Amino acid sequence: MSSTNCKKPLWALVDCNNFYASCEKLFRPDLAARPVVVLSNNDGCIVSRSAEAKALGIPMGAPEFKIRPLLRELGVEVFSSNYALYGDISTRILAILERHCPLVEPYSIDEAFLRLDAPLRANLPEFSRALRDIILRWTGISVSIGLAETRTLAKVANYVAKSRAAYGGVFSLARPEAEIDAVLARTPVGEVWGVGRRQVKRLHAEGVCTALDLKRAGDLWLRKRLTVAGWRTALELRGLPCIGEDNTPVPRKALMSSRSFAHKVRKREMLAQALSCFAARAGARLRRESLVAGGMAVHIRTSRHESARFYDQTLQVRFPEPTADSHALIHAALQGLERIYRPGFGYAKAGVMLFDLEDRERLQARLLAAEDPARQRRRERLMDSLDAINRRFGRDAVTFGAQGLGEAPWHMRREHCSPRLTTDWKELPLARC
DNA sequence: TCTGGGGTCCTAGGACCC
DNA sequence: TCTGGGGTCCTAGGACCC
Repeated sequence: MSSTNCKKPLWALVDCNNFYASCEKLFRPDLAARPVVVLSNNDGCIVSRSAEAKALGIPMGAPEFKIRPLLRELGVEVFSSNYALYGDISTRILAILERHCPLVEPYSIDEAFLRLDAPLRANLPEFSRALRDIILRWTGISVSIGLAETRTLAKVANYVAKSRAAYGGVFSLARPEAEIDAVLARTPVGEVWGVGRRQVKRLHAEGVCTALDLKRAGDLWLRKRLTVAGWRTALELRGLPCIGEDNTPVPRKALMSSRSFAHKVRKREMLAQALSCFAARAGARLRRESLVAGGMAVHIRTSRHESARFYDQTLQVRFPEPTADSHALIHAALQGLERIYRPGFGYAKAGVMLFDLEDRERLQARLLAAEDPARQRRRERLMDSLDAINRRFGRDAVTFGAQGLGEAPWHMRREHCSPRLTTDWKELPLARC
């Protein structure tokens, strides 16, 4: 690593291999060498595949119902997604990373960037391999680590680390530019972070096929064809950090809660129940993050995949004053529904989005004069008790009447769900010895 | 029958103001 | 009656990420 300038920051991208599928294998040693896939919400399509499933040619993103015969024929184990489990494992891995590196940027449920300064820079390969071993030993999850001077290059390095077993799950692009370029020349442009499927086609038509082509494209062309976003990506490939550099955490701007339904929903009352439920969940998240919302967008739609007439409608409701009160949110959702509901359609999905979020404390200071403070405090205390009960006894232990009770057609399909092995006492695995 | 959810960022275009 | 240019704000739509 003597070739790299130690003054420049160095980034490591730690990425869990086949994360959801790996989590499902953790407590099922019988599945260790078996092909496993995990489905999206509502058992929609494949979002994670174990190495064995990939080797069998199971395609990523395929709708489950279309390849069900193939899955059965190949003996693939199928799981619904179990976010309670994945979220918990993710938290454990993050804790390990934070123990070993002072600057960790969580990026997604299965990825984090680490900024490596001296003295971690001194023994980069050793540090990376040790980190990988510890995570594997302490959690059972195998990760890949890519190292480079920008986050985009670290992503490329990670892609390379995953590509060949010989690299042992670690690959560094902190090396002379000619060597970086040799790697970029072998990297398809579609693998570059920030280049999506839509752009790949256009880029190919213009002769930009590899990451190296993108790096070497002209600035004017990049800005014109790919907007500043694409230009920044190219700069990052040139070793110039410019993505995610302003390290101030960005406050959240919006919050969504929506779901596809297990079965088509025709009745207004059922949609009302579903939307009430989404509004209540969104409210709980608002309160957990000490936020209030200025308005809500209510959304319902039929399926895009049918020849029948497509109906897709969104309505925005602005609150009289910003709130995190579930009563008010449910009321707004139902009001919105009244305006956009049309009978005669089989609805496939609904949801609410809360926008104009702001800090609860800041609002309170402003509002103190405006509203009857006693009434406001009463309402807040009610929500606090509700949240406390649900924290203690599980989500939906106490709900609003508008949310309905029991099984409903709008609940999501989860036919292959594993137990919440690490987050629920009742579902803890038993070991006999 | 059955094809996810939750977000961010960027641009273009219109309205409005000076 | 003539009628430019620049700035800001908002919204819709598209693209991307995992």
